[in-house]
Amino acid sequence: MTLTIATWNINSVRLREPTVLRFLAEHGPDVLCLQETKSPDAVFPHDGFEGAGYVHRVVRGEKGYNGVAILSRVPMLPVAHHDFCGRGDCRHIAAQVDGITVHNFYVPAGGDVPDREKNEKFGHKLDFLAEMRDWFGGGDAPAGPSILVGDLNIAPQEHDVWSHKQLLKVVSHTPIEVEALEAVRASRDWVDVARHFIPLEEKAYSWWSYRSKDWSAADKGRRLDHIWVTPDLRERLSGYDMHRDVRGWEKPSDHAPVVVTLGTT
DNA sequence: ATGGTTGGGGTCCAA
Repeated sequence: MTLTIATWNINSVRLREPTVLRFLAEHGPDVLCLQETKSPDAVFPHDGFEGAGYVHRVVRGEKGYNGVAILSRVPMLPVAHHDFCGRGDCRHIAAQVDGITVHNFYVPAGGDVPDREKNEKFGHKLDFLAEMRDWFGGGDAPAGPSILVGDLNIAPQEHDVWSHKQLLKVVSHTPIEVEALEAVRASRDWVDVARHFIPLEEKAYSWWSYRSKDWSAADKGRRLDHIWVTPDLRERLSGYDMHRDVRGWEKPSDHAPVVVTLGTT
């Protein structure tokens, strides 16, 4: 069987529910991982997704900030989440689908100043990444075939941003963040699915700021949203799509959904 | 070097 898994920072699931439903209707991934749902669990908009056939759902939200959820139309079992940095933030949730553990992450954005001495949020981001590295590198994370998706808030490669030179000191593309993300990737030898399919010298973005009159023409994007798989799934990788057009829908999120397709073994 | 927009909750914070 094939399995399609999508990830999307939705920037308020309640405001964007119709947008998510449209995406599900048009593209129908088996599994959709959402970040920045900004919705407490008690008021998560379950009914619409239930009606669309996504009858399996795990959600972890809080009021106003953060929030992650996984919707699935195929059987899914919850997996214990981990509270990175011990703050009680809703930035990680996990579930098992078809024998594969799916980790859905919302990594802290890190504020504006890339210096942990001057900006606590940047320190939080680096600490969060270090804990991800240690958690996956140690014995506590679930073993076996795994997929890690989410808004990792870092664009690691030169062509993951519109201008490598101009963004070297901008949070999301600084060398210290890129190094920290690479350490997470190396912790389980994760495969970056986007770059498995797209040559390193080709620009690839999943996010465009709201603060631009014409985001598409300016095209000052960054690839902040990622899909990684453990090496045992590499042979099943059969497709990858970045749905840039969705960024142009009415009342859009500033992130576009990205999707991986796994083929039969 | 600056300002630009959006969302949530409530008159400001995070992205």
